[in-house]
Amino acid sequence: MMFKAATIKDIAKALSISTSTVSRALSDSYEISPKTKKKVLDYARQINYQHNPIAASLRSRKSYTIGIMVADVANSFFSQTINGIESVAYEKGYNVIITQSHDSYDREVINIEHLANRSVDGLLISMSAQTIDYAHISKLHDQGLPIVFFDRIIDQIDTYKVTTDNFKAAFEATELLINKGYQKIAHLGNAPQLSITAERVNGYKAALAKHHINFDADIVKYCHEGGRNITEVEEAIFYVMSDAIKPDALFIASDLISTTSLRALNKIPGVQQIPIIGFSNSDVIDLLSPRISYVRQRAFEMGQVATGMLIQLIESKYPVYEFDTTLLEAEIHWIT
Amino acid sequence: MMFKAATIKDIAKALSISTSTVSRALSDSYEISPKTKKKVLDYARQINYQHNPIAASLRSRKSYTIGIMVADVANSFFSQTINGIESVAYEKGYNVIITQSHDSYDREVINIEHLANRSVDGLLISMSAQTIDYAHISKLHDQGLPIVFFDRIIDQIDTYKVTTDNFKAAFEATELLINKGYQKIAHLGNAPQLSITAERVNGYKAALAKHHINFDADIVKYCHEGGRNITEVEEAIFYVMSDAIKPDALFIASDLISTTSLRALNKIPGVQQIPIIGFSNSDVIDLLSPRISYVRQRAFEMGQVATGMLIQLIESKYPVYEFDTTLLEAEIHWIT
DNA sequence: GTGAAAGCGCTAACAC
DNA sequence: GTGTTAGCGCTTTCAC
Repeated sequence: MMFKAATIKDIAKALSISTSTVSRALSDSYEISPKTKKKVLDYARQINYQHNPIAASLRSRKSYTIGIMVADVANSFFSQTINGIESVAYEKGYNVIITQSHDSYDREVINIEHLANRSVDGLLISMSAQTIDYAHISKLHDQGLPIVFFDRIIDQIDTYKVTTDNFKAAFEATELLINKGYQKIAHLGNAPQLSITAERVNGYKAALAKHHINFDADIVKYCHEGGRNITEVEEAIFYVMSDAIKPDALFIASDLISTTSLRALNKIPGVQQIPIIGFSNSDVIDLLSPRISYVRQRAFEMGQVATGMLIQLIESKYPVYEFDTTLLEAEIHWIT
Repeated sequence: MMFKAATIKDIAKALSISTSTVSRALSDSYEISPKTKKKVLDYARQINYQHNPIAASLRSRKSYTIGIMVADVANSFFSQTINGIESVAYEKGYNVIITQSHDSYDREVINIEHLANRSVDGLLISMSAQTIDYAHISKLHDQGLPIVFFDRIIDQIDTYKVTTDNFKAAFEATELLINKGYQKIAHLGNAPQLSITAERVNGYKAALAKHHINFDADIVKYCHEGGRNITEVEEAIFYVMSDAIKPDALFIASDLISTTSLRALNKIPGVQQIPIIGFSNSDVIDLLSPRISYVRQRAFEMGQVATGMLIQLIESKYPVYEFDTTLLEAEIHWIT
């Protein structure tokens, strides 16, 4: 079944030179004379020599591969981030391996361990909604594996981080609703343990405070499974939209929760047309019914920035101890 | 920067046994006594030994990794397929590496080469819309690399394939429209070089023929960039919806083309509410406006089936020469 | 049931 | 500018 691929040994033998010369010629080393390089390159092409990065990385401890860990590639936000990651990774000669946690802690641990074992040079991580213990990441970080967090970041590990200015985005979204004349604004948050959840709630609270509106804990609901659990979202919506509460606007903290909410709202007779602002990077947001205003994150750019930082870490000759967290502005689209 | 991970050598030295014994104990070989196994396993856990699959695969020529090549993970159909792939891959001890062609031939070639170089044990491929030359795949196939095609398959390479029964699905979708009383049904197809495009057009034609409706080439438009090029889709829609043509129903062959078409239709004053059936695996299809009927493929299952076949190929002791193509039924959802 | 030894394909000191 | 040598960490005959 298995074929026998050509190796540098074959080239060395055929050309009566050493394997190290071949290796150096192939990597375009300055030590090798142009004619030797040409000879090697030509013969390599002729016998269809394929570089074996597995062997190379075993020896050089460098794989030119970046591991990505996201909740779900089906999520528009993440797929856009991934495209941003790929764009700078490929440009700098790195390849990427994508894995999904599906917001499961166990899956996150398995995937991260697998990525580390497959000797990625660095990790780009957006935390799963379920994760509250970070030992699996700390361990690798302590061992010196370069890691950059994006989107769902954590305080507990000191490294570069990139995320949206969620506080500001939530603040502005809420204030926009207030300025439009809405006072009783219900909020549906993501899983409470996520960084983005707290930041968004805080932005929401701050906007209320600025406009002297009392914060009412009763109209803030968290979806512990981040919208994956339809029942959870429906219950939140049905509760909030009940006669006893009746907010005059909705601020929703995630894509999945937004769409599930729309579906729930469509089920309630006579309750349509409540103004909604939701975080969303969906590319069909403009086609949804009921219409919904949205906060759009710069996902592609987030991927680019994170990858730039990671590669900088990977290629740094000296250990880095000073890190910062980049905040990206979100755009708010008001749909009437 | 780099840490020094524990190796089987460390274990062997500490326990005063040979590395081969450690290796065998770790892989639970029948040759090793239970107590030796226990000793090794315990010590390995104690020093946090991490298996190094890179080294293992260099030696054993087996990586337990499957490479996936899809057009775009942001596409619901593909992300669902990927989830299906992962579900059986993980269950059988394989890991997956996902890459995207973005429907670019060049990207497809680069990615497939990279996957092959990283010694994946096999490849799961859905062709890019742009590809018409298959040499990059044939080469690997000829070398004995197990490959299974799914969704967008090709005739030119003889191996296992899984796809939707696109002919039947298109036939039924078209016939449904006919049975509802629509006669002039325009069709928007995907890129012409894709297998799925021809199959769907043929199903469409067959349904027309069965009901004695003349096939009119003028109301069939192909989107060569599969909906990525908005202008292309808009032009097709505007052309088809012009007064000169005015079909009474639309049959659209892909998700992306469907949503872009909806957007284009929304731009045309007074032309709403033309019945549409589109291929779509979007999970917000029910929230779109205008409403749209849809053909849903069994994406998750397609991933599962393809992966099962691939692993069977990978683990086969003898070369396989007999292949078949599995056709999965699609479901049609009529939305009034 | 366990060990010795070879080697997967490559890179990187260190020679010269 | 090129060769020699020694592994990277693991598996796998072949011994015993």
